[in-house]
Amino acid sequence: MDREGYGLVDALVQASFTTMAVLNKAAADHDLSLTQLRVVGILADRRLRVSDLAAYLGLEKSTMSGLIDRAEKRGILTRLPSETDGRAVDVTLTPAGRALADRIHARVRAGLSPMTGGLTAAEKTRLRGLLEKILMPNGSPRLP
Amino acid sequence: MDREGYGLVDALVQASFTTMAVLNKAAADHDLSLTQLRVVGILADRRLRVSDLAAYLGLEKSTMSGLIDRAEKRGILTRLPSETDGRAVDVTLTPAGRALADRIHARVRAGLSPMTGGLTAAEKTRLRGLLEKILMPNGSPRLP
DNA sequence: TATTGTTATACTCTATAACTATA
DNA sequence: TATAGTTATAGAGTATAACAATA
Repeated sequence: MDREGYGLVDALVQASFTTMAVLNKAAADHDLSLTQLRVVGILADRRLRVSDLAAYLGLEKSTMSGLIDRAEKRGILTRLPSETDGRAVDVTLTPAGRALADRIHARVRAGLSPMTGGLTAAEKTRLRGLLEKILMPNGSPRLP
Repeated sequence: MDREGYGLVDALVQASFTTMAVLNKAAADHDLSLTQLRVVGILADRRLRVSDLAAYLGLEKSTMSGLIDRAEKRGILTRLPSETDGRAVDVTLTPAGRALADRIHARVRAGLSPMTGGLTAAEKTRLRGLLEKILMPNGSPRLP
């Protein structure tokens, strides 16, 4: 059987769990859940509608409402009426939210450095290329 | 600045989220959460104490109790008294749980194949090697 | 005394269903 | 009629604190 593919799947799953543990820690350091961390990361350079966020994250709109409620209450983001659709609501980071996004990004890079730091520059380039190749542009949810 | 390392971190995070989405879907197909899926996967070929499971997953013992309660109620696993420590409780999969573990493993492989399938055999080998290299044997929780 | 595990409590995450307002 | 978003409800995941039993 495909012994080679087997080992790859295991390595990919293992590396993903390890990466997620780092992200989780980074989020917890800022009193955020992993999902909140994602929302902040996505909104760092975008303004999106509630339904777009939900679709990209694979969550129900009602779940999104709750997440936004709690983040808004903490001053991380704000709701704005869409300028083109009377039914829609846009979400953007507040200045405080943008500052938080910067801190988180730095924190994630630092947290991941023990993993990536052992690679040579050539290996980093090769790994990045291979990871981008398996990201399958079709099939995953896209941002508008 | 380290422009190269930056792209790698992003690719790693992105690939991890995509992988997690696949695992989540596989778990949902069997009415499991991601954490339950991990528990089943870990116990597939091991018998562990509650506290070892909690430590490896980075969860509190009380959280572990709840997870085990629900899985036990569904007939996936069972609690057994430790043979060496009167305070400890071992956890193992039931035959039904082991069958479930097999189905999940196949399901995960199938779910991930669109990602890994685009690589040549040589690329798979290279990617697996690089992923294993960043798994940093020190720093992550270990199984006993 | 320290460790193992459970229980009680509280909060977040998540989905489903029912609803309002707009397209 | 269909879509965008909210609210109500319920269950799972999670942590903290208090506890019983064993080491």
